[in-house]
Amino acid sequence: MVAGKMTRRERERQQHISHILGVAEGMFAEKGFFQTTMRQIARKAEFALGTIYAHFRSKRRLYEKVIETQTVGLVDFVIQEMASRSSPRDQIEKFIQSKMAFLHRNRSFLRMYVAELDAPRLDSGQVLPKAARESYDSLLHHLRDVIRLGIKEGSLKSMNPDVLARTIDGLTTAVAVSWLRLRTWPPVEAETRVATELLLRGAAVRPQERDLA
Amino acid sequence: MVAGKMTRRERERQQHISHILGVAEGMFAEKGFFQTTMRQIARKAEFALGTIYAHFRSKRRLYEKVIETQTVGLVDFVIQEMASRSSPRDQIEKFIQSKMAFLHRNRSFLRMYVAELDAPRLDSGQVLPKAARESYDSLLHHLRDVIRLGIKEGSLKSMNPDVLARTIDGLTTAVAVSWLRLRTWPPVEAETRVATELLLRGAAVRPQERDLA
Amino acid sequence: MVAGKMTRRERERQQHISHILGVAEGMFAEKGFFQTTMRQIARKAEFALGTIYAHFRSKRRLYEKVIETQTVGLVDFVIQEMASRSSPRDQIEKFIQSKMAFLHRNRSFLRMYVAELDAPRLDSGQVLPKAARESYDSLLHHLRDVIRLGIKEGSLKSMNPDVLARTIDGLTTAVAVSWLRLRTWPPVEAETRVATELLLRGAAVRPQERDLA
Amino acid sequence: MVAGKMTRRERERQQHISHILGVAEGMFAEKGFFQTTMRQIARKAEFALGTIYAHFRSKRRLYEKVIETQTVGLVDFVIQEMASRSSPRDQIEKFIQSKMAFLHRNRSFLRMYVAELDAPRLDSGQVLPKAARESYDSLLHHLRDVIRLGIKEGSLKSMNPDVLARTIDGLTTAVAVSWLRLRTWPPVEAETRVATELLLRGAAVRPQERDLA
DNA sequence: TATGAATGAGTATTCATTCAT
DNA sequence: AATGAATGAATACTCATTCAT
Repeated sequence: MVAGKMTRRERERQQHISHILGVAEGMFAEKGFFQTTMRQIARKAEFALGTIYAHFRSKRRLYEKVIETQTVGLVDFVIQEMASRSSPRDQIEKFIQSKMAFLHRNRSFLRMYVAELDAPRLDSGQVLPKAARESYDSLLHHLRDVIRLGIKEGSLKSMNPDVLARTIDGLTTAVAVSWLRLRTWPPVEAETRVATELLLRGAAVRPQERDLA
Repeated sequence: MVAGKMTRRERERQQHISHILGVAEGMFAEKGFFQTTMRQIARKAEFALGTIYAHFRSKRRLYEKVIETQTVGLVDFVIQEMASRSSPRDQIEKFIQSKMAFLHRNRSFLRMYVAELDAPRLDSGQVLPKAARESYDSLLHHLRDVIRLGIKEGSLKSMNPDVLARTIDGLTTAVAVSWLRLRTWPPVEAETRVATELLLRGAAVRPQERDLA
Repeated sequence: MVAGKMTRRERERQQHISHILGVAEGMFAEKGFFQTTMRQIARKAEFALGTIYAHFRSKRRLYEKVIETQTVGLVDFVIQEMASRSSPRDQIEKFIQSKMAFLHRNRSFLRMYVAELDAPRLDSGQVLPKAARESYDSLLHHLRDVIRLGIKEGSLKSMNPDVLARTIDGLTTAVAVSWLRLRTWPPVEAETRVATELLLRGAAVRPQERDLA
Repeated sequence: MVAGKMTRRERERQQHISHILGVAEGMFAEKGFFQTTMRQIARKAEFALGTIYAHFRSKRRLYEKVIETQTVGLVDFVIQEMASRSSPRDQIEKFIQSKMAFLHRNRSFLRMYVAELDAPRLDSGQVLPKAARESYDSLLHHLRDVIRLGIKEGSLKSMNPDVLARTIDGLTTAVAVSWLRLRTWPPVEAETRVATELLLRGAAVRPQERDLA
């Protein structure tokens, strides 16, 4: 893993693997798992078919690696961003902001991510790369712990922290997914602001409140 | 269309079509579009392969009919429920409640519905049965109009009604989707309550507020 | 067969059969045997599928009936025309003229006729409706007998009459077939003149001869 | 294309392709396009089904390649044979002789060749491999030019050279086609002699002429 | 006789995967 | 590691034919 210690062979190998992963991500995102063929990936990656198989045991495996890589990237980014704040409410805001920003940037991953919501469609039973799932679950656990803290310190309503975490996560996903249907890619800041506002303060007007927009 | 006027032949024909649609819905929901074969559907429906094709021109067509049928059912149900209330806020609540209730009941449709979020995966370009899409869009327009009214009468914050409608719709979907990952099918009432509370009043505690749960 | 003696039922039956034969001929000629479906024929004939089968045991049978009908028509016409002349050479000319005229008129039959040159393509073994074959063979036998007579009386060169009959028949067919490839349907008279001239007097110029055209 | 420069891989590849073409030719000739299945071809060629498709995009393509290959062979052979003579009449004789000899030798191609006379049956519209058609057309053009020359120098009657070329071509085809119906494969020399005699000098006896056979 | 729904064997084609070089 | 020819199971779809009404 440490580049400096690699032989040239090993270095090139890693480059090739990354290259293939990148190509595969684009194609899977664009056309979905079943409608992307290994041959297409090979052609686009400018490698022979056998070479792809030399690096990834199977199409399924390649797909998993793609998701895994991206998921870890997402989780790392979001956790790091959350760490830049201290109060639970700010951390939650950061969760929303950074997740949405990431998905906004990585349109192709967003596509695959949505596809994976539909777990059972691929193999029977298990949804997705265990590694990816575990990584993402750790993020949700982290969010839940932050929520728990917020409830304890009184800055959040006393709701079931698990449900709330799932809901916050779901809402951000849902908003991002709705982008996929739009003709134009909306500015992420505005969308984030609405989601955050909604989650923390709701859509309803309190007697004493005034316009927001 | 009028049952009384149908010949026996026509009556049976309709029954067979409904039967096949039902079987197909279950299988598509369970295993996804690509991993469901026409032969499997035929076998389970206890018809010959050719018979399925006699009623639905292609696998794709069959799939579309399934979604179309269910989508129209969902839209009709939700609009009818909303009509039972008058104030915008109550109507929004009804939207959330009835949509979630419908998806809670129709687990297999929920699966297909999610799959279809991921538009481009099937055809290139268009997502889904135009009929289904148009039906659903009319529901969203209705919701938007209600929101607009709520804003005008001052019971909702002044946000972009389109964005808000998309977000409310997305949130309910997101919550329902999250069910798919759980081991146990959660009671719909509790889930609905959280979603509604969140959307209308948010997760944050106001100074003067007390515990909710 | 005698219309006057038929019941209405029988009369209608015959009309339906003729109608179907006509439709089938057009379609077989246009698209060939394999690319014409029974359903298409039924649809175009405005009968139900089962009705076609009620009249013709199978697709093959229907096809044979079509060819049979037309072949008999061709043979009857040519023999009758030949009978209008007495000298062998005139009879041969009449054979060429009338056969070419018939094929010129019945473009769709011409197509099927050509297809049938390629005997083995349909069933293994036998080419075509025995009835049609026998009918056509009787025509060729007749032509051969005329040739024999011509040779005996010294107006034709002493060639093998069978080979010559086959060749004359083949030539007329060949010329007709060549029409199929042309953009415009050529006038039958000119074509016939060339074929006749060629067959009887050849393309070569004799010392004493002058231009023909 | 240069055998010496090929890698073993490429060399084998070409051999396999030739082998498949040979097998396919035999089967298409024997049973026709529609009644030959790709599986049969694969089985007979002792390759897996997929391998056939790896070399020929589709059944249609394979069929076209077969005809193309053979047509080019026929054209090359005939043109080369014609070139061995100088006078137009001798060249025409050579055309007849060599074309008939080729078809006599390549019975299976003869079958396919006939089938292709029936243009519209396969595709709608265009008949056959453009390459094959163009190749054959060039042969006919060549023949026409030779005829034109013969007319100019006075050794041929002054007929339309295009029509005459088509007719000569048609006659040779017609004779060859007639073989397909015979029980025994007739000696090519005798058949050729009749055809040539007929075309050049006709069947009719001139006053001063005597027996030929 | 006429109908048309039902049947199921048959077919072209695709594509993940293997393996000898 | 890289190559790409070969494999063959899998799959959507067609269509001649049957048969109950």
